[in-house]
Amino acid sequence: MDPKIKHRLEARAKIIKAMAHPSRLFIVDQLARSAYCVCELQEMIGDDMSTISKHLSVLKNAGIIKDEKKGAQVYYSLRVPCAIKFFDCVEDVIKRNIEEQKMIAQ
Amino acid sequence: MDPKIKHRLEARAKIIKAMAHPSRLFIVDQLARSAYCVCELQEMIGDDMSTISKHLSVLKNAGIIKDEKKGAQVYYSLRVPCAIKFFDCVEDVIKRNIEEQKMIAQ
DNA sequence: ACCTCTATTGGTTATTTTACCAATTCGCCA
DNA sequence: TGGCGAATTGGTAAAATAACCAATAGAGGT
Repeated sequence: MDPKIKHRLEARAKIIKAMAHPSRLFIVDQLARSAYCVCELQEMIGDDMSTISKHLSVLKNAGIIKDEKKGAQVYYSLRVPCAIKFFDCVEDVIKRNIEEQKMIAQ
Repeated sequence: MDPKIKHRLEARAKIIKAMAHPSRLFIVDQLARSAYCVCELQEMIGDDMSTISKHLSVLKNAGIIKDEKKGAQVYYSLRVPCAIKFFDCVEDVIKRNIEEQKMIAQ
């Protein structure tokens, strides 16, 4: 494979990979509505705070979210509004999968 | 976290995870244009055929692509047209990341 | 200055993913 | 029916990911 194309694919994969985790999807979904600090997200998700912090760093490193310090807290927000559009398509796939399941079950 | 929400997030993550690999992104991109058999994709990507076959099974298992036997060959095609829309948003993120890189470099 | 609350980082372990090779299955044709 | 090409499956080793705990860093208040 052409190394230039390969490099582009890797860049794309990095961004998609950053979203490819239940907690990180949840975070993106929440940040699409409003900014939250780490401890708020931690309370919603329930995992250890260090785990949440690492998820946030993955998303930030991919350029999907941004952070802003406010005193002791760090508030995160969505950097790219279109990130939510992912969900529309994903839901399409899920719907289709469920429909097909029903078809087979008949 | 509410188990119902958790389950939905896992379902979404599975689909996104299926896309989160350079070769699989390439495959989706190609199949968006036309159907291809495994050996054609293998030639384009260059990895072992068993590797390609496993990538295809991941995508198929997620409901993103479908397969159709034609004699000895198996042709794969996109099952969900919107899968390409992923790329638009991903490209947005990449563009922004590059812009920011330039800003910082100044 | 000290304590506390918030967040990140380092370290460890368990799990998952990936890629290759080898073996097997399946269809086709001589 | 024997062999060939296409594809999948099983096995294995290396690498990446994820979650926790512990330790550290910073800000704010007392």
